[in-house]
Amino acid sequence: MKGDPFSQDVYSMCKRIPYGRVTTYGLIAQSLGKPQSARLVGWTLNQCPVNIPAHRVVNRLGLLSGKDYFEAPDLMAQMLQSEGISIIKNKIQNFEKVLWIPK
DNA sequence: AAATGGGCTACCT
DNA sequence: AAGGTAGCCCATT
Repeated sequence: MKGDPFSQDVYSMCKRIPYGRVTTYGLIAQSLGKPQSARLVGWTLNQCPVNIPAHRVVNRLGLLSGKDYFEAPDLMAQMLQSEGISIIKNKIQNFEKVLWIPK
């Protein structure tokens, strides 16, 4: 858990992701005014407290790049599926449909 | 202090 | 269309 403003922004942004939708690291970075810091967002979320729905954040291809960081290997996928998102082999289906653009 | 590597991306083969 | 390279910014060695 980090306390700097950027991390806080990342956290609050994640909390704003609607149920059943996802977004990407890059978009979050961008919406925070740091388009080059997608990786930072990744790192930050890696460290994120449990109350943040980090499972709703994927890479720009709709791949569950972060699933290895969850308790169980497929926890991330399961959570997403339980929200109505279909996932096949780490890849979100209808990515464009469930993608949420931060604003 | 410098190099390496990551929950990334955008370009360039 | 798929794979390699180069910037990105921080954390860890």
